[in-house]
Amino acid sequence: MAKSANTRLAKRVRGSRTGRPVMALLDLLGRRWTLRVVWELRDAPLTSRALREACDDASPTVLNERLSELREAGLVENLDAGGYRLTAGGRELMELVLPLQKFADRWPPFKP
Amino acid sequence: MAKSANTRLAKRVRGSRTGRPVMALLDLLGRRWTLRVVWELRDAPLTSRALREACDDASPTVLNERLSELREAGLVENLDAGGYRLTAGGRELMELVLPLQKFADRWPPFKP
DNA sequence: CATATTGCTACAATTTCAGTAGCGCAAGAG
DNA sequence: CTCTTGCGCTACTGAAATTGTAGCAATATG
Repeated sequence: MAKSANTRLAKRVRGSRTGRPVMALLDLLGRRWTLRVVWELRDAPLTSRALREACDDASPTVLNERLSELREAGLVENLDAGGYRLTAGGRELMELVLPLQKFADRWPPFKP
Repeated sequence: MAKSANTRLAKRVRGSRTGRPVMALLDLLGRRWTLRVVWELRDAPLTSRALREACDDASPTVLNERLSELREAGLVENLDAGGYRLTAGGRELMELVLPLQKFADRWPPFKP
């Protein structure tokens, strides 16, 4: 299953055809709403609609595409009871994303 | 200077109009090639063309736009001698991005 | 002057995204 | 059963972003 996910993912990787894993990740995270989705799922699972609200009412079209990609990458999973949550790997990635908040809060150009 | 950069940046922030700094950052990093540019500048400054090559010959149109945004955000600067490099803040951000490599290398769906 | 390199721009073709509407399904209420 | 509600998800059109290619002006170098 990881293998098929891998195969599919490789086909989707844009901008980087080197096959280096980090490039695939940078490319995935460089698509609109991807980082935001991981961010919004940091605390608890969310239903697709709650997630949409959390993401400033992003269009369901893209959101669903991002969720598919993230599921394919094994970072997000669909709960049987409904809703999405981060997998173990997704949470691992989230731990790397969380520190961005401190950085943003301290970096003057990002302050409101 | 930080103030004008802030003003301009706020206007450019898409998808998030909450004014929360981290959202502005997630949005900036969620544009194509942004993360990649930071990644490619991690070790040494690069000329615009060297950067373009490093980024799988991405179109100069987008690269230039991303570089403008990154300069505006004070994360990248233009060297007098030519070329681009990370600012102090850019390097700080880079430190948060570097661990993604380890994650990608260990996460099966990203392995080639 | 000839040549090469740099940062950067123009422009058409293509891809992606936004915004809105609504489907089919399942669960609960009456 | 019928009605309602909320779920995941899709369709569709117009707008925006990205790609790919070509080339400019400025600067340096021979």
